[in-house]
Amino acid sequence: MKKGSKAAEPDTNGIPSDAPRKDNGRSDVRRTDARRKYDPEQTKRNILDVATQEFSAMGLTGARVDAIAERTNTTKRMLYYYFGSKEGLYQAVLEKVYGDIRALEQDLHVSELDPVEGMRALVEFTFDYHDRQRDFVRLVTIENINGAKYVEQSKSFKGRNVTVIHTIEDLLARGVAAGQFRNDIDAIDLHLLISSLCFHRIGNRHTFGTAFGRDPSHPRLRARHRAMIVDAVLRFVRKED
Amino acid sequence: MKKGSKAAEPDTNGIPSDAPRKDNGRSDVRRTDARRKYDPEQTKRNILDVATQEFSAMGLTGARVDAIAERTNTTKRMLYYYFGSKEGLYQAVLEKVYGDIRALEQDLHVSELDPVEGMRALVEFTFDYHDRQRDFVRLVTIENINGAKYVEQSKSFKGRNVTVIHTIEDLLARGVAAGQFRNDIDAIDLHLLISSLCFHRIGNRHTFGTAFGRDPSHPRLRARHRAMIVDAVLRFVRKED
Amino acid sequence: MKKGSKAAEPDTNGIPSDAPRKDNGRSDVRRTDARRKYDPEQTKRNILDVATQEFSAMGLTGARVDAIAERTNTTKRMLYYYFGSKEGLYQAVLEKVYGDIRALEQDLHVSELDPVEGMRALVEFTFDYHDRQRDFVRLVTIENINGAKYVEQSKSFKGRNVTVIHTIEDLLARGVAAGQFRNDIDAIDLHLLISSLCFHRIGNRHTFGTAFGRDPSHPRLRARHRAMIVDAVLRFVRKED
Amino acid sequence: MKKGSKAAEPDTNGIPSDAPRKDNGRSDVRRTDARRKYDPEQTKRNILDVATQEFSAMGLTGARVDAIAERTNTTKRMLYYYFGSKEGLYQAVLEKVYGDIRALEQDLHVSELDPVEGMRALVEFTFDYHDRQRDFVRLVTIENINGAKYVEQSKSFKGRNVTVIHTIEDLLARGVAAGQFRNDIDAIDLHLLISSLCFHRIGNRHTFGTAFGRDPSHPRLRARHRAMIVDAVLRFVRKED
DNA sequence: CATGAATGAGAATTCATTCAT
DNA sequence: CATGAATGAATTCTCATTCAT
Repeated sequence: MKKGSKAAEPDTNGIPSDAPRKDNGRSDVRRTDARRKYDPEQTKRNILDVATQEFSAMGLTGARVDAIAERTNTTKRMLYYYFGSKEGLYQAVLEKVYGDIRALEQDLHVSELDPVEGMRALVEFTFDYHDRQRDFVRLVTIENINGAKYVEQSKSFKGRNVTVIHTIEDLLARGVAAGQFRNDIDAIDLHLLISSLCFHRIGNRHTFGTAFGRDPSHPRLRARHRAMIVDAVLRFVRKED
Repeated sequence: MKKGSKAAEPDTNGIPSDAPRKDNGRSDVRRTDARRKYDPEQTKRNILDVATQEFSAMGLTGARVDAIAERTNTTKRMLYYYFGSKEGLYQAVLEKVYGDIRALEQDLHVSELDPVEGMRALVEFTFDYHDRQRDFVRLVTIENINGAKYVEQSKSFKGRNVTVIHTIEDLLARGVAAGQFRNDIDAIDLHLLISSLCFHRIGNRHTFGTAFGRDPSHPRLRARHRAMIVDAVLRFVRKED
Repeated sequence: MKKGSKAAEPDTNGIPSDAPRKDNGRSDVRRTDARRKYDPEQTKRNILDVATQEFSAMGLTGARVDAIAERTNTTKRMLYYYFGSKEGLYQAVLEKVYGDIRALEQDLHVSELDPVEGMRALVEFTFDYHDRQRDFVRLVTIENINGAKYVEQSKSFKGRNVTVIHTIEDLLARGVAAGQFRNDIDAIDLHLLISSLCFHRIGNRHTFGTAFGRDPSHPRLRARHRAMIVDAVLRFVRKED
Repeated sequence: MKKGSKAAEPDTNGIPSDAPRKDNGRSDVRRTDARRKYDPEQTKRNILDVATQEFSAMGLTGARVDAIAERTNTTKRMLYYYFGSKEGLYQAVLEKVYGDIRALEQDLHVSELDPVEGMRALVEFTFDYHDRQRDFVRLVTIENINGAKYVEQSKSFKGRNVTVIHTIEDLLARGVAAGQFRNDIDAIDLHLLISSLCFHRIGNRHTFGTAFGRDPSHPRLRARHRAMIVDAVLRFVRKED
């Protein structure tokens, strides 16, 4: 009767930037140095990589510890050894993934740009990041289904996110000073607005695609949406004369 | 996920507008006539209502059939009798919930309004709907985690969504004709933009709240966000002179 | 996930004499007289017919009361009304089916034939009956899996079967007297031998077919097997000179 | 099938050669070395042994996974660990059981015997095997109720059975050459004939016993039936002068 | 008589986690 | 460190049977 093998159907509908399930270059994972038999760091990273895919594809409850272990170079025991539990592993994945985006935002150096150009750069970066890092988008979505319970427990999480707000505050302040931007905009609200526009088209692309027969994340639409979103944000912040 | 953690911890962190788990007006459900023992419609509706809460709170994999049955007037068996399987029930919930929003959109009669006012009305409706119907937002999110697998199977789903697009097309056309709106906007793209702004602040409120110390769905922010989003959309569509 | 609907695969591998599951001339079942609304006898017969198929195809434990009721003109309630329980229904099916073969054996009138020809006629009848009445063969098989528990309870069963033995005894006696048959053969043993040869090729045709790539019940082999079995029996009973 | 009738009533009505349910020599199973806790081979064998009894006694649908697990040294979980599903276990049982008889047939070395003696030896072996291995007979019967669905899936099954046919072909050829046997006999047909005679008296002994008041598998009849069947086969193959 | 709705007691299967080697 | 084996507590689903209308 073989009911089992639920034939988990992950997300990643053919877009290459999504982590493929079967063999995402597992080969280059053991590169560090000449094939040491026991390399804790490598083992951990390996587990974390596989877990990122599984949690991202299946959600916290949907993910299967066995499925993760199977696609790992090591065994279930190690998974528990390093991360304690399924939830611990999930949390580790979350921290890794959130860490990445904020780190990148730092490298933008928008403070050196003209306010309008800086704003454009920030929006484009945010757009591109979401467009590419679908695991990130999915994990954030999943974590919201969990009521942010796990992110809440993470010490490193809270601090890490303020930097974007500072960046935006700086841009807004300089734009207002230069007479380019309105002076009634709250930085956090603006961040929410930008995030919304960049996140939704990826996060909800499946139902959107089914409902309207058009996958909003399709590469062909990328340039148009990117321009549209930049445009929408700039029209929003710009001072009318 | 400790073994015995039967006590599922749903989402709804204290915000009253989220559907309360225990008794959300169940009282008015058995109104038809005094407590008939055999009332299939009522039984189905009852199951569907409870299931909506459970799936919305826990996700498809996270939801427990037992938990649903327990909070029902009937037994688990009836759930299978009417809906065939956990997934069948989930799908029925999805159809119900999607049906509602589109039905309401019809009642707006924006075609009778001036384009700018019509657009404002549509955005405000969309905002209010998402702000209030958090089960809807959660279920859509969950369904995207599932890759829209279940809405895809629903016949009624696809047809039902075109109406919004027609509404927007009409608004845009009239606005362009009146010299109020730009003429280079695609209706589906605009719908995506509006949805993004209304959906994200609810759907991702938990991680956003944790990250920036401000719950974007908090009632106190509602008016401000509503105005901001209307403003952003109108600035986006309006023709510059 | 729709695990249910086990897609019961009945037996009847394309041989027309096996009762087809979907519509085996159900039409002619309500013939008796001008479509009376309530005809208990007809209802019972209808239930019995459907049940025969289901039990024969699925076995006692494998059969589903729901499946039977569904393919009936009436409802489950009637099934319990007339037959009391699943087991009661099974037993009724068994009695009906056993009744048929013995009745037919009577009509052979082998006592009027020459012993050799009479023996031939008896074997051929037995062969043909098993070859055609596969439901009978299956039900007997099933009942043996049950340890003949239900047949044991049937009053009408025991008496009905002696007649064949009498027929064989008569044939043997006459054959011995005529110097054609050996005189050391037990009638019951001979019946067992004949039954074995006629029953096995039908009852075990599936595993036999799989094991040896040749379905022993295939129409193309029928004539050959019929001749072979008659031959084997006659060689066995015949007196050697 | 009364609700609580948990106490499955197996077949084996008092005949000692049928596998006893409680302890069929389980003692010699854990021989390897003193009660190792971790012995996968033993665990599997143990499960398989118990399952053979349960499936043989109750059929595929009638068997209870819980009942099997209970009489095992392990838990239900291990059953799924090793065999995947109830059906997987059933299939494993089938393969084991079919493997045994063919293996034994090999050991007969009938090719070294005179054709008549070889034929006698083969028939006697077949008789004895069916007479003793009632689990085998029952499982084959059950599998025919299933339409041979599961042996069909077994790779090892098909090849394994040809050997008997080769043995028979060799006997027939040598017998014909020696002027002892007829030359118009098909080996597969002959195998079918022999099987029929040996199988039926065991497989259908219950209904036969009820119908005619004589259990054909009773030890007292064994010698007589054995001789009768050998006789019948030899008369069938022998060349008449 | 007829019928869809309802039900309790199982039955198969799954899952995160721990243990012996 | 590493690994296959083992486990108990759930979890989804099924089934014969009865009840209200």
